Amino acid sequence: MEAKESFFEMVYEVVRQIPPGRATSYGAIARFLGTGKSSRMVGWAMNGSHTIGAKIPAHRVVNRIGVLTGKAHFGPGDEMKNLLEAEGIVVQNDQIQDFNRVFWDPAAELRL
DNA sequence: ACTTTGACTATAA
DNA sequence: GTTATAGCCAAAG
Repeated sequence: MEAKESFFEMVYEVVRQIPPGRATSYGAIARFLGTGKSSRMVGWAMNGSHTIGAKIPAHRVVNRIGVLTGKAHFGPGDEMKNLLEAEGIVVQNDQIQDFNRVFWDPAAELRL
């Protein structure tokens, strides 16, 4: 059906598949998409996530160490942290604790 | 078409 | 643990 649309939409789709209580990293998504090193593009796609009008759980996407790098893009407050904690993820000092435990690898648990 | 950017990652010191 | 630097790639200006 859909031929590959923009790189953005691929990211959106993967992020949308992230189950609650889990989180993944930009690099993991990038590698899953085959881009591998374009981890920055994943974040960039997220930046456009609000432009498409779709609900993207971008709060479940953090950097490789579990730090809420993009929390500033969610809102003036710590909305990202709030959302993660609401899903049972322990966040402290804008960083996910036990990130290894909540880490969700699309290439390992999600298979297309 | 060129330049700048950016919610990253890896390696080195 | 940190800071610094390089690589990386696609979209926006």
